[in-house]
Amino acid sequence: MDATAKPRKREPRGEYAKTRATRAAILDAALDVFAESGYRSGSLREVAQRVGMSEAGLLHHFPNKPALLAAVLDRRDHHSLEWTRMTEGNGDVTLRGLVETATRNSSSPGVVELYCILSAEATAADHPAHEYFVRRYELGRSNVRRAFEDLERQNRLMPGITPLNAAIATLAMMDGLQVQWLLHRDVVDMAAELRRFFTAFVNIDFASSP
Amino acid sequence: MDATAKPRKREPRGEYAKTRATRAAILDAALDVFAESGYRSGSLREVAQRVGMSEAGLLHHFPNKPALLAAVLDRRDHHSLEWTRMTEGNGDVTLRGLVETATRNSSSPGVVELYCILSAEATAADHPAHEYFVRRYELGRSNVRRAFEDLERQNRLMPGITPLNAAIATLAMMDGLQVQWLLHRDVVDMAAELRRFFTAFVNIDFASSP
DNA sequence: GTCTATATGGCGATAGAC
DNA sequence: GTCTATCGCCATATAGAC
Repeated sequence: MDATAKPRKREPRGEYAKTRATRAAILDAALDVFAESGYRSGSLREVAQRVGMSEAGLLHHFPNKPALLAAVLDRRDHHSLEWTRMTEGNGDVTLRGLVETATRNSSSPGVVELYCILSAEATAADHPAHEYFVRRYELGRSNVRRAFEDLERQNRLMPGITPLNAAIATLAMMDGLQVQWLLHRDVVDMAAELRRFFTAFVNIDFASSP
Repeated sequence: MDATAKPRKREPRGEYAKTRATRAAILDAALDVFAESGYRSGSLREVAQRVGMSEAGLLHHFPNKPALLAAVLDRRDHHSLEWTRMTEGNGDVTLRGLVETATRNSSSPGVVELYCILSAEATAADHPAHEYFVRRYELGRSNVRRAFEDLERQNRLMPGITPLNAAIATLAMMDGLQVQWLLHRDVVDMAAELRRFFTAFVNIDFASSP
């Protein structure tokens, strides 16, 4: 504590906070732009314009385009707890969580578009998000497989279906519903379709919670 | 017959045949390029290079980029009879046909990539292929719905599922399997997963044909 | 930390010769 | 029917002033 009487010395945190806010604004804008045009076609120019700064200013915070994409994906994974909350191995909780995710996605078409375009683009081995999506699907399958294993132990999984098969089908269903929903939002109800899908594969009742 | 001894006069058909062959070569190359990079990122330059001609030469055959894309999609729809063969309204035939389609697709990842990226891109209303995909999914749903209506009449559809729901789920499953298959071809067997999916929803036996 | 200015290159498309 | 040459635009990225 010195003579200036200000409890905070030189407001260093203010500086950092502003930087953090700027970076957050950039990531928001980047998510919007990549969601609308995909990664390859979305431009840094557009991102910079939306956030109200120059391209050079933007590139001070993220050295290049792939780095910006990586930051967008990382933040999304940290923000949404969809997968971590399901790691418990409780089949009912996980499946209900997936339906909840579908419901939540129905109110943010921008994010859905981002993932549809990006996951298709990232199919190419040289795409900067390729490894991200490879890992993401492996993780997703193993989490959902555990859920179905739990239900199988309770004899609630349809005979002739392995937990891995059910997991693959579940992720496929969720992905496929997204494209169809984006094209015809009036016809497709992602959460309802997913619930119906689950009731065909396992003995589960969604009447209670979601 | 004249002094030149050539039975064909002036080879006029040769000219036309060459044009047709050139156009076909362009469409093949365009399919490859769009499949690898999508429509927005795939360039006419790359297409022209693969087919061994200049951009201007290419643009003589197709006036602009959207026209080239439309030609690629049109040809694919004419070549593959997947939908028309299913229009009969016979549920078993249609569902078997879909499994066949999945099997066939497993041997042409290029085409699968084209449709994954393109259908995601074309979600945007201003994409040149938007209307194409809107119509394609409407048509697909109505064809597959008819198939499930046929099975419903025979009491072979799972109770609580409408034919439309089943159709939406079927298209979603096929789409979703494609992305996952492109990322992990060793883990995902599209045709097998689709068969399992059908047996969960309807009373059908795939032991006989495909 | 943000700017202007600029380098460098790919893009779709056109004009006009052959 | 195909070419060369060229236009105008937008992209990513860098250099250096403030």
